Amino acid sequence: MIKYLRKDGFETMAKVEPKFHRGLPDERRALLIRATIDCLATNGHAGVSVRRIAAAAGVSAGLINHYFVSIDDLVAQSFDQVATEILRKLGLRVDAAGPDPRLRLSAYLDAYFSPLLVDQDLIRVWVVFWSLIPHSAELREIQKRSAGEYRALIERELAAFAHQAGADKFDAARAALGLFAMLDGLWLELCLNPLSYPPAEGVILCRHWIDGELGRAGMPPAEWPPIEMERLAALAPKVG
Amino acid sequence: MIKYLRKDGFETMAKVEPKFHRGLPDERRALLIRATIDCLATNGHAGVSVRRIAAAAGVSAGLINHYFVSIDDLVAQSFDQVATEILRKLGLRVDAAGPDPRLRLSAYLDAYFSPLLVDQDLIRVWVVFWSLIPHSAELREIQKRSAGEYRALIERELAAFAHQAGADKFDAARAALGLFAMLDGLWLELCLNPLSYPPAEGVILCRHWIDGELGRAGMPPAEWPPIEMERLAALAPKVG
DNA sequence: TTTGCACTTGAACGAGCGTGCAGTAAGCTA
DNA sequence: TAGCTTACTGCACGCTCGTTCAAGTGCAAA
Repeated sequence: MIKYLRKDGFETMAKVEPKFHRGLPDERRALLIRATIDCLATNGHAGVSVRRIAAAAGVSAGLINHYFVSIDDLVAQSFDQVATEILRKLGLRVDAAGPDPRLRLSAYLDAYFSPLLVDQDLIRVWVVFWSLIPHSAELREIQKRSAGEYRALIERELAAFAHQAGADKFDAARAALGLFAMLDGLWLELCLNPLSYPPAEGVILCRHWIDGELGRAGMPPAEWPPIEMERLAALAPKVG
Repeated sequence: MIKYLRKDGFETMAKVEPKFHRGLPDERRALLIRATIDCLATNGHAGVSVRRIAAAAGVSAGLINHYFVSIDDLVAQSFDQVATEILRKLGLRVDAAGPDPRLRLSAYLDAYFSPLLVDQDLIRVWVVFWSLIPHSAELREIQKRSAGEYRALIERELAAFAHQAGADKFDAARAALGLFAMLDGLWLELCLNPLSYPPAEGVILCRHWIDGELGRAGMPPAEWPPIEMERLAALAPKVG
C-alpha cells in the first residue's frame, strides 16, 4: 500500500484530496448554468442567489463572478439554455415520428402535454424567467428569439401538413400564432393547476384548432391518430 | 392669526402637523394592497419588500405586520385584488355591450386586446404572482378560483351565443377552455413582446376559434362586427 | 380637560444578499 | 524538481431583508 506524505510531515494511509478541482471554462460554465436551473426549480425566485447557486454547484461564491459578469448574466444564459434545450427535444420528438406530416404534427402536440413539458420543475423555472423579462433587455431578447423559433417550428409542420392535404389557401403563419398561443395557455394552466383538465383534452383542443383552420381553407378535418395516454405520458427527461 | 404653542415652549406661526394619521383598518389595508401592486409593477420581484411597499404607501415598515401576518399574506391579498378587479372590469365591458350575445362576446374579445389588459404594469405584476404560485398554497388557491371564474365567464357568454345561434350540440365548456387558453397565450405573448403581432390579429384568431367550434356543432360562422381599432384601444384605467 | 385605547413609528436584530480582492494551490511546463 | 500561471477559495464589506417590540401619539370617549 502506498503511503502519502502530508505537508505537515506526518504519514497517512488516506489519499491527500485536492482542495479543489481546476475545470475547463466550458465545463465550469455548464456546471454553473445547470446549478442555476436546479436552484430556480427548487427555490423559485429565491434561487436567484450567488450563494445558493454556488452551493448547488459545489463551488465557492466567488467563482460565479469569475465566469459571469453578474448574477443576471448567469440567469440570462440559463434561460437561453432551457429554451434551446426544450426546443431541441421537441424537434427530436417530431423527427422521431417519421416523415408523415400528420404523425409529426400529432407527435408535436403529444409532446406538449407529456411530462417533457408538463413538469413542475420546468414551470417553476420558466415563470421566474417570465417575471424577469420586463426588467431585463437581455432576457427580453432571448424571449423574442426563442418564441420566434417555437412559432417557426410549428409553422413549418403546419405548412407541411396543409400542403400534403392540398390546402393552398391555408395561412400557416396565422394558424401557427394561434396554435402557439393555445399551447402556451393550456400548458401554463395545466402546470399551475394539474387537475384543471385532463392532458388528453389539451391535445383534442389543439386538433380542433388545426381542423378549424383547415376547414377555413376549404379542407376536411384531418384524420388524427388515436390519443394513447401511455404515448402521451412517455418517460421524458427533466428540464435541460 | 392663531398662534400655536409648540412643545418646546416656543411660539410658531406654522400649524403643528400631526406626526401621522390614524386610519381605519379597511382604509389601511386597501392602501397597503394598492402600494404593493404599484411596487410590483415598478420593481417586479424586488418590489416584494416590506420597506419599499411601506415607502410607497407613505407609512412605516412596521405597519405592514400590524395589518398583515406577513409579507406573503399581503402579496396574496394583492393577487386576489388584481384578479378580482380585472374580472369585474371585463364583466363591465361585456355588460356595456348590451344584451346581444354576439356583441357581448365581441366586446369580451376586444377588451382582452385593449389597454385594459395589454398593459405593461399589469403583466409585470401578473408574472410575479405566477412565479410565486408554485411556492405558496395560498396563491395557488387564489389562482385556481380566479381561473375558474374567468373560464365560467367565457363559458356563459359562449353558451348564450351558441344558444342564440341554435347550436345545441355546442360544447361550451370545451370551447371556453380553449378560448381561455388562447386568450391567455396571446395576451402573454403580446405583453412580453408588443411587436410580435398586431392586437387586432388576436381578436381575429379568437373569432376563428369560436367559428371553428360552432362549425363543429353544425352551425355557420358568426357574423362578427367590424374590428374598430379605436374601440380596441379605448382608454382604460390601469390595473386595480 | 383628562383618560385610555390602539394605531403607528422607528430602532434593533440576525440573516442573507452581490461583489471585490488578497491569497492559496492545482497542475502544466521546462 | 522548480517555477509559473491562473483557477479558485474564502473572507470582508456595505447593503437590504422580514420581523419584533417598546415607546410615542392621534383621537374619541368620558
